[in-house]
Amino acid sequence: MSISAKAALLDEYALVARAVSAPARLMLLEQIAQGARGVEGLADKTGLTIANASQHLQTLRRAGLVTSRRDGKSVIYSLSDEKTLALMDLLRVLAERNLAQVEKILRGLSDGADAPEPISRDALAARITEGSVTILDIRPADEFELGHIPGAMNIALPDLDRFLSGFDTDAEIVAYCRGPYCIYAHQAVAALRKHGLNARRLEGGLPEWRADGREVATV
Amino acid sequence: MSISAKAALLDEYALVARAVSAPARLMLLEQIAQGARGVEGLADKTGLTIANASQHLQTLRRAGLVTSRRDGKSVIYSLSDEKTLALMDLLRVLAERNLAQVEKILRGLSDGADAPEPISRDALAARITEGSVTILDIRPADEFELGHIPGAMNIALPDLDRFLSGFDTDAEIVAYCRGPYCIYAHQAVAALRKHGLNARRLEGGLPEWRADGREVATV
DNA sequence: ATATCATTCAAGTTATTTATTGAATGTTAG
DNA sequence: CTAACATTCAATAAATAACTTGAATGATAT
Repeated sequence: MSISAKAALLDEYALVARAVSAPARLMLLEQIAQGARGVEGLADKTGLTIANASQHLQTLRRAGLVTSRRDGKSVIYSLSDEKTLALMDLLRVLAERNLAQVEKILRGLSDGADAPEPISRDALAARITEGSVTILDIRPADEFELGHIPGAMNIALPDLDRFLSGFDTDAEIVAYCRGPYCIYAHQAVAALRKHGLNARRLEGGLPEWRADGREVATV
Repeated sequence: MSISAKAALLDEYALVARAVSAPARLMLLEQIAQGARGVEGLADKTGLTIANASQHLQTLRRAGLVTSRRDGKSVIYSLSDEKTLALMDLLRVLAERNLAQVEKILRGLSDGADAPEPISRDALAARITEGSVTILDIRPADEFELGHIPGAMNIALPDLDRFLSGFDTDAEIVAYCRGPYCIYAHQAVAALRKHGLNARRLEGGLPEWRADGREVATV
């Protein structure tokens, strides 16, 4: 009993780890963290076929990382709780801390521009009450609609170029996107700074903002 | 660039997750957390062949979870830092929180005896200064020798029966073992309580005690 | 230098996992 | 009840990972 109990425990822990060991499932988790969605929506967003997305989602559900409920004809997936986000973030921290490769990739995104430290969510909240900051949500419009930081302006990355000249050179700009796995904000900040603007990334993205218990706008 | 950068990032995060997705590697990590060891020692402790252990260790090293240094003829592996422990613990928390299976396994270990809440490391440290507690280290002697909580008495699980009658019924007993993945302390507490003794588990094991920066005895 | 020892590498087999395809299930709307 | 739809299941081929065996490397000691 005792040896097999040990093996059974390790299997369960490994099951959770295996659930987050496939890039496709990390993409799905990132999307689900933006807001609950049905299988078809998630498959669209991640570029997976519906059957494949469904299988991956069931792997995530078996590991307890997401839950599903039926809503009419659709099955809606959402994150189980903030511990799922914590796991995703710990993976990122470990990867960035230990793997030179990751830093190289992220540096490549800035493409020559200097990248300042991201601003913390606490600090951004303070700036918002001062009214002294422009917030950019660099995600596709449909994700913005599922929830965004109050007062944020939605500019998807492909549209950013057209708006560059519209910003005040003195304005403090904070850009965010899906969260730690998302590179849109990195790229947006690089573009904004190349244009001489005072832009920084937000630490984390909308899911982390929401997990902090902060207000989220849905209009 | 941007799409492939995203994919490359997710691959790196998945690499870390995949490293902890095999039970054999979780066992190795648990052993390394007891104290740094060479490949042969780790292979012995985990029941893996040397070549197989070596391969797994390299997977862990590639993920940045462990580091290796050469010491004479041996290559000694140790945990990179406390973040590796944090990942292991988060896996456990997620598994226990979400998987009914885990609770069932752990309940089975108590085998009928009621299992009280574990005592925190802070609380144990306080009891130690009061001198009012008997600490049992339920690990094999060689792991005890690599480091243990000061004042702890080493009784490996197979030996416990012979000592049961020796304990004072009034004494407060705290048992610990390798850490969250280890079931020795669970089983020891069950045996002690069945014998009418006032025993509890320590939260976490020696690696967590050490990670807290607390004193560790090596004699 | 040579022998010895611990570890790593390489090749091959078996087992798991992934993505795809098409069918089956279960729900809603008429 | 039937049709339409979203999701899941089942079967397959392709890719990846695990374990074993035996050889190669690299460091130490004679």
